Amino acid sequence: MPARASRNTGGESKRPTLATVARAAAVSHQTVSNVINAPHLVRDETRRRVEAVIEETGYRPLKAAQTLRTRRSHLIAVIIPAPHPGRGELHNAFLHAVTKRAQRSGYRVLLFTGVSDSDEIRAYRELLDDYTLDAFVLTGTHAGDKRTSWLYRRRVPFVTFGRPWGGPDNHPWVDVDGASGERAATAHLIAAGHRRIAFLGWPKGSGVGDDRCAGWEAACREAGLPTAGLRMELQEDFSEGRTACGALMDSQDPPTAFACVSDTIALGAWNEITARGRVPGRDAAVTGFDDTTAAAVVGLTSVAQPLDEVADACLDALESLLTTSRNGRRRATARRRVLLEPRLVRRDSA
Amino acid sequence: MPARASRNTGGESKRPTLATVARAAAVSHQTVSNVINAPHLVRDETRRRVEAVIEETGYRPLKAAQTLRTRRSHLIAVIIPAPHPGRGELHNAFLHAVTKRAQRSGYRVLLFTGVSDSDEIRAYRELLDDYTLDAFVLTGTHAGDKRTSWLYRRRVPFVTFGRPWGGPDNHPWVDVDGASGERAATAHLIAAGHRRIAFLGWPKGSGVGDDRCAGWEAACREAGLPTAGLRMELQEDFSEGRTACGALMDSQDPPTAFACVSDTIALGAWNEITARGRVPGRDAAVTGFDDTTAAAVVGLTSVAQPLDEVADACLDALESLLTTSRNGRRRATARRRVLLEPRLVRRDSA
DNA sequence: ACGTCCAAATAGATCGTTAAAATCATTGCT
DNA sequence: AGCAATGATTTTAACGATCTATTTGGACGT
Repeated sequence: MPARASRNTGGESKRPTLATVARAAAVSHQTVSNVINAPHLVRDETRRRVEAVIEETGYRPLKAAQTLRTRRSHLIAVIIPAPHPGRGELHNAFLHAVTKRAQRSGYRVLLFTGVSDSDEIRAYRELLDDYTLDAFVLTGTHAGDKRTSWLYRRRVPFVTFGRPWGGPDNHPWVDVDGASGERAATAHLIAAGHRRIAFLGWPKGSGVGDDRCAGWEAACREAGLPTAGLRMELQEDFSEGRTACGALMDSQDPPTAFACVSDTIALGAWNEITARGRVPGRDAAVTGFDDTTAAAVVGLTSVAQPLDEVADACLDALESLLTTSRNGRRRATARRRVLLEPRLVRRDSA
Repeated sequence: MPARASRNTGGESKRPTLATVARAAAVSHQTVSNVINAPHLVRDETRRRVEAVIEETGYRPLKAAQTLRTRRSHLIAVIIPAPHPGRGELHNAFLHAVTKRAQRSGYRVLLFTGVSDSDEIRAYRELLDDYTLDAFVLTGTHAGDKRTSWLYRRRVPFVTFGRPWGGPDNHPWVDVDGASGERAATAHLIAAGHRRIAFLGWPKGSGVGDDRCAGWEAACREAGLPTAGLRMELQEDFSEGRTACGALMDSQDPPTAFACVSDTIALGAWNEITARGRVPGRDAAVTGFDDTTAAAVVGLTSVAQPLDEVADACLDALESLLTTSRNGRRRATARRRVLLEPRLVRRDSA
């Protein structure tokens, strides 16, 4: 009858829990919890005693239990887009920067894929429902983006790498000033003496593409240079860049420089120039955008995006959203709209 | 006094739980659980009724609660290495492939960073302790890898993209046959008529590098071609490739072809050849490894790794580890050692 | 009629944490 | 002394699943 109740004695090597620590420190488990989450509620002496036991046992709270109770997982979802030639590198660097910065704030990055907006939204729902995700980082925003409105409607904390581009500006975003970057690149070409500068861009209607184009246009206008008939609309494709460059060089009043909307297209132009036995930078100048390894390899002048800063700003914004939505203490409200300056990397091609 | 106890009536829009579903289907919560996890225990009619309610309410089990109880998070950790020129693209593609494949099996990918083996191990511990991670995918295995032994000792399920390279072969791994790839590239050079083929490789001692070198050596030996004095040991760096290529071309018995251990080095060689006014592929041949965008852009023949297959094999292995460790039903044991064939992508440079 | 066996379903305990309420001790004030 | 206000700590209840019994109700054999 005196059924000596389960006494968990002996050298137990199991994971320490709040209860374990509490027993060892001769306090209640809640006091231990308070030491961690609300130290001001605990007497100094007690706190020190508990902290010592925590240190000694190596106790760490179990995320699953915390999440169940608090509805916060300390997980942030970031999409990993399908590999596209020339873009993988950029995204990898961004992911790394985000992961590193998130880690510093006690968050982890969860990856997911999705081929379309609606596909991605399906993923959001699953991630929110199943994994209790805290926030999202979106990339590749575009006009009429269904994802941002969906998330906004559900009051899900999120930030985008990319401006709303005409959509409602009701969420924090971080972006790189493409116009400024392209303007710098164009100004660099002008300073090198070029007077007829083509812009190899994407079809009108893409926010990013039009923005960069505007930079080229502004630089030319300010210097009193022509732009008419010098803007080409191409797909993001190496051979399109090459063809367009060739066509322009064969025209009757050929440009001497090519400011390009991306490295991929710029490399196409670079290749065409080289194939004609000309030397990029001496006979014809080219600039790209994104500062990829390929650009570095062939010596292509390009505009580099400050990805570490972008990641930092993204997580600043998220932290701000996440902390203010629960308690009102930390009101270190981060800027909701961040536009960062890119950097021109000069190489042989211009 | 008859305090009509909390009756959660009315249009409650809260997340459905097991209890909600159970009430609606007029069964116990455990029966609902059984419908999901052990349908054979439930009578057909009951099962259908419960399934209907699940469908209707959109019920989905909460991961945090499952994890707390079962000690499985359905989370797989993959490292994201610090961006290194020329490697980011490869890793991005791998990450994407892993994420996609994991999603199909009900798993999610968690990212983490770490600059050294010991740093990474610290991260393992945190991830395991805090987030109850199910498994790890490691990349960049090397001789004397502390990470694999640490994980093995703790019986943590993991798979590596990369062979143990001399370390204990006690864990599942997936790799691409570098020797075979380099042999194919070299054979291609030989078929094109080259009789003196240099190998621009990494310093001896790296498993991956030596493996690829062995492929070049074998191909040369079989064709009766010389290798003595033709192997260079370089750092993974563009300019090193360029310098080495130039030095060899200036030697008294210069090679006509350069089989390179990586695209980065190959692009260096390619650049040196171009800079001398020669045309790669016509005057001197070059091959690389990894089929990066940069290689595609300049027309560099390269060896492509089948990353989708690698990811698939990695997750097959993990699934096998994760299912057999709990229940013995699914014994569809995946191969523990998978060596995949790379593919030679022929372009202008060779 | 009675016990046995099996399938189907249920009840209750449990995982580790935090939130809210209750207890206990101390201090301050009139 | 009495009694409120404050502080420190403990107790009790969730959170939403799964796991481990235990109960229920037929079918069956003797």
